[in-house]
Amino acid sequence: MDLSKLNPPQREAVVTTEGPLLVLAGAGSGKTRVITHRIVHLLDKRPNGLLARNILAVTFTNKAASEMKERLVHMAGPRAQNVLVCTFHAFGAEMLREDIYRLGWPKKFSIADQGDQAAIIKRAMRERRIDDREFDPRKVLGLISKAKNAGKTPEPLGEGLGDDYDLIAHMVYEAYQLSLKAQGSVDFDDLLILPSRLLREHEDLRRKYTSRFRYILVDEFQDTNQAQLDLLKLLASGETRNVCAVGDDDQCIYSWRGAEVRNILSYDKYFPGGKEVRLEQNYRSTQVVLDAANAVIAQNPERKAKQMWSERKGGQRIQVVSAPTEEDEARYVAQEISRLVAGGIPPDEIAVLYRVNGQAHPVEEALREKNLRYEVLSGSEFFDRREVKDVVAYFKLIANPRDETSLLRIINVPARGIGDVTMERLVAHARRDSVSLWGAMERSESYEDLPAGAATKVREFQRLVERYRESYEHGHLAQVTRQLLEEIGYKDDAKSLTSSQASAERKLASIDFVINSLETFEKREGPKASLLTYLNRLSLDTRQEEEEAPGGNKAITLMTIHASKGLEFRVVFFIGMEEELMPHKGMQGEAQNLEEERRLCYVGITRAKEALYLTRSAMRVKRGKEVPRTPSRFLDDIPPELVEVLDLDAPRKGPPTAQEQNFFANLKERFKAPQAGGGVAPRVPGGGEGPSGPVSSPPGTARAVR
DNA sequence: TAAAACCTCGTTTTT
DNA sequence: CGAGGTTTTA
Repeated sequence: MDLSKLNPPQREAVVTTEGPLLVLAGAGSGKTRVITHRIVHLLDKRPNGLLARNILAVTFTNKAASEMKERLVHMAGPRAQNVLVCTFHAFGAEMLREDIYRLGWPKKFSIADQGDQAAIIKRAMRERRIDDREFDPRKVLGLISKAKNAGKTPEPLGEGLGDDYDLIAHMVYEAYQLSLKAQGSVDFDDLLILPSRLLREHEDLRRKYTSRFRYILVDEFQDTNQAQLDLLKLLASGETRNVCAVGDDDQCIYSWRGAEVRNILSYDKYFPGGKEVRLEQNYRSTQVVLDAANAVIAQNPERKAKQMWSERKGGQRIQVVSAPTEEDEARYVAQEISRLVAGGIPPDEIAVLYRVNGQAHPVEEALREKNLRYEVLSGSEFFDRREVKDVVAYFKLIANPRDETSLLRIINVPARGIGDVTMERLVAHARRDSVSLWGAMERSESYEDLPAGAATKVREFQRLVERYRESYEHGHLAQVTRQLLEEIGYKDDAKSLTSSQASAERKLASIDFVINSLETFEKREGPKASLLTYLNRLSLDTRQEEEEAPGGNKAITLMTIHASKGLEFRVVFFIGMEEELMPHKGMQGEAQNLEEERRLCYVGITRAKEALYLTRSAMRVKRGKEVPRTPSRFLDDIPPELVEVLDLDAPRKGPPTAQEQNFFANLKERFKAPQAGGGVAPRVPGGGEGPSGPVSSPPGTARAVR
């Protein structure tokens, strides 16, 4: 492998193989390159007879993991196949799959998603006579999750009870935990906590894992939480402490999910005696983009100061655009994109970024109007659809009969005459006899308070589930599922429950999508495919299967800033640069985390390679009412000489002088501005009515990209 | 028990 | 405005 193509700090990060190493990798500094080179370097050098299987690389998302694996195999050939590349959660799940029985869970455990978790909390609250309308179960869940991640067991949570929510969380914590276990389920936090427990409590396991993983790499270290750090420390507690953490404290954007910037800021405390390398050369963006990003992030007090620089001097100035309304903003973006695409920018080099998913809608509409292909990368929206959840609940119940949450969800879907009353009674029996709900159902006939008809229906349902459990063992997953849905008449039921034709079709499409994804999974996994492995994959990796673009059509990407982490685009539209949106005003009551919002802004800006648009609107319709909007405070941090302002409202009202003055002022500024090398030509206000006919770019910037 | 009318409330961000 | 859930009614 050729190390000469790396810059000196990069090379140092690659060849410093022994002992703890912290790589502070600023945005666009070739972080992924360093990680892959480091792994290949290890494989080449084979210190102490090291094998690929002795290396563990942990990434933040599954997507990042599979991409990294691909790159490794591409660079180092098949010998890289045995390097384990996965997320912390997937790693934990894998550990638990083998040894969770040692902690008292059934071997075939299932993973509870947020919906399941919320349902369990809700149930626990009701049993304690706590009104789940007055107190949001998801908020309670958040507190419990926080406590779990901080390593607190149900007992010590009682200290320093603050408000009602703390009290409720305390009251419900233990019940939640027990209920989860009784159902043979674990939640996402358990995927990190239970493996740590296994390592702590079982000497043989600790030996097994620490001797296997002699070189550990962690990417996106700034977004690790307490539980992940604990697990990492345990994995590195053997003879070797070769932990290489790569990250950027300025890009910590998941503290709402428990990420601790502290992990990276105090790395030396957790892994003493290590080295620290800083990667400060940016290979991605122009200096203009970088200067703007630096100016924004510089306002944050607690950080490891980095001075990012780029060889791409100058660059296209940043377009700061204000529109009268949200629709105008969207139309401007679409108009501008269509112009850029016509000018030769590939659509997949353009991204529209926003703070919250809801902001995508107007843009989608505007893009459709212009017949521009786009793709919305929205997290788990698909798996949140009711039909999908229902079908998945059938899977979960069939794979794990103890899964009470799934059972209660679908016992009467489609309606089969088993109502709430029946189920409540059965739950009561189950609790009293300390058996699972499924077990209580098996005894339905013996309960006095159940009408014979109800008992019959319950038993019938159980036979159905058991029959299919058998079928899934032997048959094709997708095929059996089709049969199951046919038998229970799910599709007809979904259709009849809906009013409009369109939404009925959407529902049927989601169901087909599940079956298709099942089919794809089966094809890929071969004989290893089972309902349980499918479910595990599903809950860990919410990625939708890549849709093959017909005709290799490239699409514009729409996504949240969170989803854009690690990606880069030649042109970025960062929309909604307004107070309360960027920075986002947190949930009422909770104070917003301004530093994190600033980092978010920084991450968004640094996605841009050549051109950056920061757009906002002066008015937004909220709950049917028009609300005036204030420009984001982050805009004020960007030095004016980097910026070109465009007000889409200006041409409409008043004499054109102000706007024209602005125009000429801009023109003058532009001649002074550092000259771009192959930038993207922005459009300049034409004085027409909003986005309309094309206007030729003024001199100085009219240099379209190839 | 199931369908119809009727409120309510408003989504950060995702493994 | 519209989805989601809850209460009311047949």
